[in-house]
Parts: sequence; C-alpha cells; structure tokens
Amino acid sequence: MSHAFSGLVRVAVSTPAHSSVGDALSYASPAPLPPGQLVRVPLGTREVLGVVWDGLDEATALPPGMAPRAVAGMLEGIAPLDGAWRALVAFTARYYQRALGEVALAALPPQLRELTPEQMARRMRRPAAKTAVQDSTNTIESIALSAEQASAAAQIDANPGPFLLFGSTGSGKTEVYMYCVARALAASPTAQALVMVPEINLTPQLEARFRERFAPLYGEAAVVSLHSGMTNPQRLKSWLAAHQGPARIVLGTRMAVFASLPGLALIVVDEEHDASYKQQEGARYSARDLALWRGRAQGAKVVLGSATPSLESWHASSPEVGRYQRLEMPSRIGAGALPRLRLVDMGQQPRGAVFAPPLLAAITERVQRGEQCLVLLNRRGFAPVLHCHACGWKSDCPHCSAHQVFHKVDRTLRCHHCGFAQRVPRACPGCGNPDIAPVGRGTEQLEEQLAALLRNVITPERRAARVARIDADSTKPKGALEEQLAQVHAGEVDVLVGTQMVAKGHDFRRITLVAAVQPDGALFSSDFRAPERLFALLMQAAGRAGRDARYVAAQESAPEMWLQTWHPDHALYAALRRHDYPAFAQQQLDERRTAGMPPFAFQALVRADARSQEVAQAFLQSAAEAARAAPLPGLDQVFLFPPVPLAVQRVANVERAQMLLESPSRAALQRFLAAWQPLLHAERSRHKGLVRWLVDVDPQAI
DNA sequence: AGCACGCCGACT
DNA sequence: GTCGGCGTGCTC
Repeated sequence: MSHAFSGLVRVAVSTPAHSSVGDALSYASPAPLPPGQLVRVPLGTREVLGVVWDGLDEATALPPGMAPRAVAGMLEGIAPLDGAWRALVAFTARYYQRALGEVALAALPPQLRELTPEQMARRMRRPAAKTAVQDSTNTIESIALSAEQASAAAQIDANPGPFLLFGSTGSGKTEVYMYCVARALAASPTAQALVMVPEINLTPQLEARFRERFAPLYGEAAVVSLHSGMTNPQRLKSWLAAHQGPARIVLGTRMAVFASLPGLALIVVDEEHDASYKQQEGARYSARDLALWRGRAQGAKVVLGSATPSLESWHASSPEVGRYQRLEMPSRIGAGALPRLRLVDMGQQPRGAVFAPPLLAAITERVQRGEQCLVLLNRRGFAPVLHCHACGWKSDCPHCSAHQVFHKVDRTLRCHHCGFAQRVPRACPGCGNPDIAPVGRGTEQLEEQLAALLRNVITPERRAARVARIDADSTKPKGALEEQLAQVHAGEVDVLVGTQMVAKGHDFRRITLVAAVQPDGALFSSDFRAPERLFALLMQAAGRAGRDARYVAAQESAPEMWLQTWHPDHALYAALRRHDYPAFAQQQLDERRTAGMPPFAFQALVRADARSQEVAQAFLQSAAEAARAAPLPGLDQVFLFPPVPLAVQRVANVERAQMLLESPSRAALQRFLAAWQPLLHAERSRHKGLVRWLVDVDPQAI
C-alpha cells in the first residue's frame, strides 16, 4: 500500500472539458489520505465527488492569492482505486487531450456521484456476495476444443501476447475466450478477466454463456456485466463487485475498459474491428487501444478477436511488424460452408426495380421451402428525402444541412442529426403542389415492398409469407429487440429487413439467404475507411447465413449472399467472393502505405463548432498560425491541413468545421498536441461566437 | 458542465 | 417595483 498524503493533496474532480483546468485541484486535508481514495470536496458552491491523486509537490502551486479549501469527507468502505487504474485514467486524459478529472469521474459509476455519504454507508453495509473457491481444473478440461481452437489456446497459454485471434464467423472464438478465462481464473484465486463486446445488445447472450460455464464454479456473483444500458444501481453493484473482488469476470461494452479490476489477468476484445469501441463524445477514447495499453501496464494478457480485423491490428500482427501474435482459425464449426456470393449486375436489370428479378425469385424459393432470408439496407425510414417535382422543394431540416427523412409509419419527417420531427405536409410547402414524392429507399419502404411482392407466397406451413423489420426505430421500446428476435427464432418471420444492427452477432440459425440491396455507397466514399467497414459488414452479414448445418445440408438450400451492385467487377467484391480477408487487407494496406495513411501515419482532428462557419474556420486557422509561430515541439513532423466544413456542415443550427493533423510519428503528434492545448484554450476567448472546440485523437472517421 | 452573477422586458 | 430571460465567467 502506497503511503498516504496529508497537508495538501491533489484531487481529481469533474472539471469540464472547456474550462482550462486540466489537472487535479489542490485541497487541504488534516487527516492523511491514500492516493485513489474517494472523497467529497467543495467546488464552487457545490460539493462533488473526487479521487485523491497524489500529494502536492513544491512545483504545483495554487494560483496566487488562492487559499486551499478543505476536503469535506471520505467515502467510507470503498477501497482506494489502485495505481493501475489511476495510471490508465492519467494516460487516457493525456493521450486523448482531456482533463484528468473529467476522465476519472466519467470512469466511475454515476451513482457514486449522486449518493450522499449516509446513503453510501447504508449501501456498503449490505453483505457482499460470497465467492465460491473451488478447484477449477475440471472446467478447463470440460471445455471441448477443436484442434484449431486448442492450438490457438495453447499459443495464448504459452506466449505473452498481445494476440490477434483471426477466426472466421462460426469458428468458435467464444470457446477460446472461455478457455483462456478459465485458465486465467484458475491460476490465482484473485485473478479477474475482462471481456468486451462492441454492443449492449450482445451482452445478454454473452453473459448467459459465461454464467452457464463459470457460475457453478465461482458463484453467481462472479460474473457481472457493465454497460450503459443498465440502471445506475445495477452499474454500481457490478462496479463494486469488480472493484472489491467478488466479480471474477466482467463482461461489457467499451466503458468496461475503465472498470476497477485489481486482479486483472486477461482482457478479451471481441470483434475488435468494430467502430463502436471508439467513444464519440467526451474523451474520444478507443477501448480497444486502451485495452492493449492497460494489458501491458497491468501485466494482463490481451486477446483481440475478429473475422475481419481492423487494418491497424492486421498490420501490427503481420510478420514484418510482429507487435501482436496472429492466431488463425479458418474453419467453421457445426455450421455449413460460408455462403456463396451472388452478384447481381444492376446494369443488366430492369431500371428502377428495388429487387432485381433473380434476387426476388431466390427469396421466394427460400420462403416457399420454409427457410428465412435477411435483407440489409443501411438506411432507416421510408425514404431519405421528399421532393416536389413542380418547384424543386426538398424536405430539408430547418436546423441542419441535411434532409429530413420520411417515416411513413407515423407520417413524420425526421432529421436524423438533430432529432427535429414534424408531420408530413399534405402538399408542397413551397408551391402547394399536392404531389410530393419520396426519393430513395429506406428499410420501411423495403419492408412494405417486399410484403407486397411476397403477398401470394405460401410457406410449407401453408400460411402467407411474413416480412418483419428490425432497425433503430422498430427496437426503440425497451425489450422490443428481444421480442422481435424471438419471433425470428420461433420461425414466425420469413424475411427480415434490417439495418446493420441485425448483421452484428445475432445468431439466426434458419437464415440461408442474406441480401444487401444497395452496398455500393461505400466503394467510392470520401472516407478512406469506408471499404474496410463495408467488407467487415458484408463478411459479418454473410456469417449470419447457414449457421445451422441441418438447414443447409440439402444441396438446394446451400447458403447464399446476394449483392445488388453496379460494380460487379470491383476488387472488394472479388475478395469477398473468395471470403479472402487477407487479400483484401493486403490490397488496402498497400494503398494506405502509398498514400501515407493510417496505420502508416497517425492522425488527429480538431473540430470547432460556432454560430457561423467563418468563425469556426477562423478559430482553427489562427490556432494553426499560433502553433507555427511558436513553433511548437513536434511541428516539424506534423502536417496541418487547412480547415474544412464537416460533411454535414450544420447540425442543430451550429456550424461545424474541422482541421486534420497528420504525422508519421505518434510521439511527435502527441508532443505537438500537448503543447498546442494551452494555445487552443487561449485562442478560444479571441473568437466571439465560438461554441466549442475538441480534439479527436486517432479519429475513426474523417 | 453547473451555477453563479449581471443587466434589461412583462407581470402581481 | 420584482421575477426571470439567458449572455459571460469561474470552479483549488
């Protein structure tokens, strides 16, 4: 236990990102306080939660003429947060250019902030769940692994890692994770494992599997979840169980990377390529990258898993770089072969048809045989825009530089950027023309059209074909997603229309055909990561088909993935046809290397929001000039691009601009950003009408 | 971010 | 006369 500080202590408190207070604040404490201790301290007129960071050294003086206020009290009964946790928080704040206190307090369960000391004391008097300690050798053996899985597991046992487990969908990565967790927990009675998944939706099924396997050995309390879909009391309970020890396995989304885990021995990041691991507000951290950092700092093994790894991880695990150890599991277990790819050349099809006739025929056949189909379209609503052909009016959002989307189910126009919604006008607001038409298609329209097209199709149970839709709109009510998934599993739905949310992780055993009706958009996108995301999405979607060999044993039911495209010869689809991720990755990496883009360069984005685009850009421009005038350290290796408006330039009446920074050296970029931050703060007051600015390190989209 | 202070319109 | 609008500015 490290020594306690008394006299003056520095305390991390939730200082907002835009105050220039980026560090811990100093308080007087008559009683000695250990670092990591949770305390309540006065801040302005309020009393807030804080974390004792360290003692006050001579160099960190208070602002002149300011007397330190006294620490108001300690949170009794909660052990101080350990050095590993504090190091992770400090690194995150530094690397992602945020205030220390902001990161520290955001990493704690919200209820710690809300509870009064009395409530907290009452809460802590509840008896902690007891952890069963048993010999767990038999569990390890009870996990039956295929030769491929066993070989990957043996490598993870024998080497320090980090590991990239490259296993195709259905190769049984979860079994390997469970084996590694079993080994880690058996090695020490205090060992803990952290298992992360990209989406909240995926935690219940993961928790069920881990609970089934590990609760008999370590007790029900040993497996907990941590994600933002939980209520505050639930989160506090899980957090405390992890912090105080009874929780041996923590399952969660990106926020779980900040869980206090004193015994952390293993971190698993499933679907490591998924963009959801990047936080998109506040401190814009990558939970995948932090997992690697934390694993190294805390001496825990790190296993990244994916069927379509991020190009960063693929490159890092290549023989030439060798920072991660790559483990391959190419075979699908208990599932049929990966589906055959069928490309429909839309140039050869009748114009204007949503579904090319061959695809419609294929869907019809499957439904008639009692099989299920999944149709993907990454756009919610009925149509992305309404248009008046008489006067040219479009359903533009009054607050954003974007169209309002037509939602037919409730006859509304809705802006997907600011949420502004209104009734669909009966006639064109521009010229009174009653004939305003939807342009383009969304999932609602697809659902409606498919239902009409399959109206006379009869399933083997002699009922009419049923079409259902799963997207962010249909699953908004609590429990709606579970209910809809259950209907699919029960075979009550024949064709499922959905956005990418259905392509992720859910196991649809009876689906034998997956179709993407409009995948081309990403092929020529200005975002250099768009092809990578499309490939991952399509591979993942393809993995939804033919998971149950019983349904695909019959030759005519061989699983298929259909793509409707105007570019059937595109290299991305050629690689997809062969299920050849390595070839796709190699081609993308070659391009990135030539163009000097990540992972061969490191990027940061500075964004400015203002009342006018001019002010936003002027702020960025003068911040860049100030950096050059200094000149700041690292500048010789950092290239600053000119400020540009964001793709969606105005959202909720705020104009948005950004500036890209690029460097071949991560260290140089970091040095530069650290030195630049005070100048950005100083620049802020010089620009009237500036709403805010923020830095996004390693941005995921540009 | 909160939460103050601060200086100008419509209410009891 | 004051209740309160949300524009700036600070928090050890």
